[in-house]
Formats: sequence, C-alpha cells, structure tokens
Amino acid sequence: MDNRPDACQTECMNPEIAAAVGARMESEETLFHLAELFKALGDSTRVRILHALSFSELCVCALADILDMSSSAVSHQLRVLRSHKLVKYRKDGKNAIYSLDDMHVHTLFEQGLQHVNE
Amino acid sequence: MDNRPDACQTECMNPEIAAAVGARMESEETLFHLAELFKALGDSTRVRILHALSFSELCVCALADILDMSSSAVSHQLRVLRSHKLVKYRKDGKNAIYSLDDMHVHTLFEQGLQHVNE
DNA sequence: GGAATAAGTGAGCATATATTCAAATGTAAG
DNA sequence: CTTACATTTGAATATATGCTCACTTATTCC
Repeated sequence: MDNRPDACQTECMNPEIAAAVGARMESEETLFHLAELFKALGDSTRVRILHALSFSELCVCALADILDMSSSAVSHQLRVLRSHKLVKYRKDGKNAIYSLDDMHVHTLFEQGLQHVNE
Repeated sequence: MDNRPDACQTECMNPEIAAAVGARMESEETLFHLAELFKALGDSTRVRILHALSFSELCVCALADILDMSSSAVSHQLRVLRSHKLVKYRKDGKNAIYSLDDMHVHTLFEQGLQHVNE
C-alpha cells in the first residue's frame, strides 16, 4: 500500500504506468538545462534580438536602434544570450558584431512561430 | 544626421542594413507571443511535466508522484501550461487526465534537447 | 596623451513568478 | 447526508529578473 501523502490512493491510473514514465524520464540535470534554454528564449527583448540577428549580423548600437532601447539594456540581454551559446560575436574596432551562434536557434524560432500562429 | 542618443553615430554598419532589418521584423505582438510561449517552457517543473506527458497521459496525482511535488504546485503549473495550449485534459471521475495538446510541443522539445546536447 | 564613442558591468529598484499553506470545489462511495 | 479524496484556487512569501543609472573599459582619432 502506498502511504505517501501525495500519491494517488485510488486507482486513478495503473501505478505501473507512472512507474514506467518515471523510469524513462531524462535526467533532472538535462531537463534543467533544457528549461534554462527556454528561459533564455522566454523574454520579449531577447526574442527580438535573436529575430533581428536572423536577418543580419548587427552591432550593439544597431540593435539598440532597431529595438529602440538603451545600449546598456541590450548589452545585458546579449550577455544572457551569449552565456547560453545562442549568439556569438566578433570585435571590429570599437564595435561588437553579434550573430546567431548556430542553426538550432533559427529552427526553434520557426517551430515556436508555427505554434503561435496555430 | 542621426541625433538619437543611442543610435550609432559612426558608420559601425551600413545604416541601410539596420533600416532593412527593422523593416523585416515580425510584429511586436507576434514576437511577444513567441516570448510568452518560450517563457511557459522556461521552467524546470513545467519541462518535467511536459516531458512526462510525452510518454503517457497522466492524472495530477500521478504527476505529483513522479515529480515528487505537491499536487497543488503541479496544478498551478498545469494551469500555466493550459493557458498556453500546451496541455489539454479530460475529467474522469475525481481525476483530471492531462496530455500534450499538439505535436509542436514534442518537436520543440526535440530541438531544444539537440541544442542542450551540443 | 587626451577626447570621443562603443560596449560591458554592478548596484538598485520594481515587477514577475514558483512554491507553500489554507481553504474551496467537485466527485464518488458508504 | 457525510466522509474521503482529487483537484483547483487565492493569499502570502521568497526569489529571480529586466531595466535604469552611473561608472569602467577598450578603441579610435586628433
């Protein structure tokens, strides 16, 4: 008999199903990283930055201009995106030219837009 | 001459590029919804719920059991997922049986995992 | 070297959010 | 009807987070 306070005490489902699902789950760590990735994508400013970069590489001030935000705010968000390997950059004189880091980002965007426009 | 304080005042990029990118951007509203979608996916608990549901439909208490969390906490997060049409449910007696709402979710997960395991 | 501009950083604040706790609702069984 | 259980909900709290502002760093041009 299962006496855990939060476990189903009636046969709401075959207990073996829950056990089987529990066994097939990805590691906590992997799912945590996945959540962190989506969290990095889960901000309006960062989405707009990535979307802009999907058309062309851009320097920080160009992004600030396009998004109508301060360079500081943009730079803060670029830091987040960099830490998740979503964007990369190269220095060109005083400027930092940012671009998307890999193709996954673009694919995730397309899938997401498809869901949004259901 | 551009005198906006935050705009590039030197030729860090061809200004036409920034203008062109600005023109091709999706609407603020669409990008906002996209960010909201990713935000809904950007939480460890919700990721685990969706991942568990990718194997089988499950009632709330089974989810609580699998995730080792209170039913209340799970229910709160299910509410968020429902509001974003990521999960659906049917009532079966006292129980609520949840399942993934469409295939996009699964696809987004696969893409995300691919990025995480680079 | 000194001035000017682009970018990055840290502190502070205001807001958003995830969980807990207590209570309410809905359903089934005695 | 009463009890028990699954689920939901609302308030409260603790934490996370995005932006602003002031400052620093880096680089170019004079």
